[in-house]
Amino acid sequence: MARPKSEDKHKAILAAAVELIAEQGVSAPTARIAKLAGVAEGSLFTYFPSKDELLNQLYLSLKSELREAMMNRYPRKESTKNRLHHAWQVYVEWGVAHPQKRKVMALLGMSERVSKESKAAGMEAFADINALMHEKGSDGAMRGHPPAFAAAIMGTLAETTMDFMAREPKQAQRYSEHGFDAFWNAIAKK
Amino acid sequence: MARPKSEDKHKAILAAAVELIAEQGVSAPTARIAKLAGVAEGSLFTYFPSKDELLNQLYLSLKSELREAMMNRYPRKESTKNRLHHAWQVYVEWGVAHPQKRKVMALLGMSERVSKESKAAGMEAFADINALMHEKGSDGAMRGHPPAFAAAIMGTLAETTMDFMAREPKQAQRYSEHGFDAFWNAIAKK
Amino acid sequence: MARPKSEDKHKAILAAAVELIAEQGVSAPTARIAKLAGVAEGSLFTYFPSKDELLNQLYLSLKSELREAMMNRYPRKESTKNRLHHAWQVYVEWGVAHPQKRKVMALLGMSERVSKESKAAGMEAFADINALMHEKGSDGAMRGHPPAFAAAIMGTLAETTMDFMAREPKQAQRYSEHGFDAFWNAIAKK
Amino acid sequence: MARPKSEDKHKAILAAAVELIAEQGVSAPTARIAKLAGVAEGSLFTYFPSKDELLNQLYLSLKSELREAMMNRYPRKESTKNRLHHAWQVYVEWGVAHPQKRKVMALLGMSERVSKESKAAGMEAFADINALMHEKGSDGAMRGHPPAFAAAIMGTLAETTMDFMAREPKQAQRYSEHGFDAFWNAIAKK
DNA sequence: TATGAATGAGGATTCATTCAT
DNA sequence: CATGAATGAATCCTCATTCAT
Repeated sequence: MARPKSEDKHKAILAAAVELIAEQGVSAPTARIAKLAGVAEGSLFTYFPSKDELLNQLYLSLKSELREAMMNRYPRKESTKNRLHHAWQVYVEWGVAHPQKRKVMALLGMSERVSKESKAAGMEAFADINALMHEKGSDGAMRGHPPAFAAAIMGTLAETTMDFMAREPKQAQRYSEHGFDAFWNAIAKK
Repeated sequence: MARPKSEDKHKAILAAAVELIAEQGVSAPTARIAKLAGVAEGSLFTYFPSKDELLNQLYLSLKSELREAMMNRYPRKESTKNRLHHAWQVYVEWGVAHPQKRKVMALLGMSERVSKESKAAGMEAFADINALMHEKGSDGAMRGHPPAFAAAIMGTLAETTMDFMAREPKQAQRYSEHGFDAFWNAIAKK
Repeated sequence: MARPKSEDKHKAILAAAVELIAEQGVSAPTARIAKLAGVAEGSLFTYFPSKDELLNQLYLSLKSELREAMMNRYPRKESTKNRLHHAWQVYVEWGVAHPQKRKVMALLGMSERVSKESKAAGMEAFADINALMHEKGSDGAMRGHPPAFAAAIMGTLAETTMDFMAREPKQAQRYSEHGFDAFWNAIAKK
Repeated sequence: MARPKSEDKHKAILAAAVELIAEQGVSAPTARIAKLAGVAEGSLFTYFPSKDELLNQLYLSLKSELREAMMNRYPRKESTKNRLHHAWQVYVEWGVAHPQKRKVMALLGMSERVSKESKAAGMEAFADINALMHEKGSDGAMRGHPPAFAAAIMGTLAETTMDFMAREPKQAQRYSEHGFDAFWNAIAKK
């Protein structure tokens, strides 16, 4: 209701931040971010009270964007494996489609400037995946791995898979399959 | 003649860099690193011509330290699985014993200030693991994954495992085993 | 909108630079220049992107200030000698009135930090004098000296004259006359 | 008697200083000068107690080198004009043969780091020329210019002449003649 | 005496943030 | 609310000089 144009500029700043942070790291200057976003140096601070706040919000927005992608058209009635496969597919597609966002998520995930709270909140965005794992554990398909561990494994394997997909785009599809295969075998009961 | 460049100071600077970069990120000031190392601000630059050079050398020294740890007492005559298990064990132990070094390696691995050359050289330090995978592929134990992919999977799974070990030290041993189990199943033929 | 870049501050910085460079040479610190100009250390760099740029702009501004002084009330209809005498007079007056600017011009003229382009542009400011010499050559008054050479001679003789005027202010008028006399005889046909 | 090898190193340092100061200005680092001279960074300070001292000694040594060149084979029995012409010739030749030394002399002559005493001493090196002017004045050939002024005029005109000679080496001889011609007419009675 | 590592003050420049316009 | 000039602490790096070897 307030801030009519604001929404646009807010987004423009986040988008500019993604681009510059992907290129130059977390130390990308606010001035440059503002410029790329098409707003004045000082305006950035009417949308974000400080650079740290910008970084935290950016982190959360990326996490939730990814989460939305994953939960979109999520098949509720399939088998566990198929549902995990769907999630994997979407995750990997999103990551390959948005390499800068992926890089920035990783960068921010390691930065001291993103608070523990933000990191925890970011994790929660993946509560659904976690839940899947729990359910899976309960139906006995998971070889006794703690569910959070299994979820984390999915995360890293997907990331590694994306690295290879990005490096060898022609083999992308193959890597995606190999990756899921590895994941499923890592996690599932024989 | 003249005072020789002290090996101790060189090491002290690298050690101080590890500590501060783990805490504050790559942007930890050279002045603070020097102070923590017990040398004058300017002395840092007699050992490293620039901060970038320091970061690159630090990255390489960590990679090679890890490599040395892994190659130490490496069992050449065991089965593939046992040899991989040994490597896993040592990797994970090293990482848990040196959480700051682990963090810094990850941070530097993502930093634009570490050159591609350094990153490539860092990879080579793991040529032996890679070789293991190749050999494994040839004896048919690996389920068709490209060897470099398998090696990368080992790396990330170990990292994720260490995260959990660090978070829940009491379950450390259990996580290590779960981790290797997951890795082996991810990679090996059924 | 926003505070416009202040012409006053721009000038104040240049003026402060003249003062400090006259006293301490080209190595006068930007911080001290800023302070003397009454602006913050960082503000200097909103007016000049770098110290080199400041030095170059300062050089050009001094050259053009001198040029304007010389071209002011320039008598177009007098004899060649009278017009040269006018230019000489004004040059020498300006130099004696602004000893610091004169010193700084000389200092910058010798500095590697002032680009060849700036030096060339500075020369052009004296194109009019040069033109006079050409014209003079054509009317046969000049004893066969290349015009640029004659113009340069005027420059140095004037400088030397000013040195003596500054050293013995009471004889200033006399030196000025002696100087022009020397110049005219150096250059003119007998 | 002490310092056997010293003499060489002393000279080597001065020579290196000429080269680097010509290229980089008075701020050329002592470390670089030492290196170019083939001595250790610290050794420079056993030959010159400080950089300022080095600069002052360098200034004086250049002045006296030039003076020696000028006084060498000086014709005592010629006419005033011929003797001045000889001095001019030698000066100009020296300057053209040693452009770096010439540049450095000029640079140091303007530097705050060269003391007034050194500058005064440097002037005295030209006492002979000055004396010539005095004598000349007394014999009525000089058009009433104060002798020191006349001597200074000779100095600057020679410098300007050398600039042109350096710029157009093919016309060097011609410029040298033009220059002396201009000087003689500037100074001499008609 | 020669060497070059050690020192730390000083220098140019950057940058998050504030605030006058 | 938008703008971008203003600020000065913080940063990386240089350099004359000292001093251990």
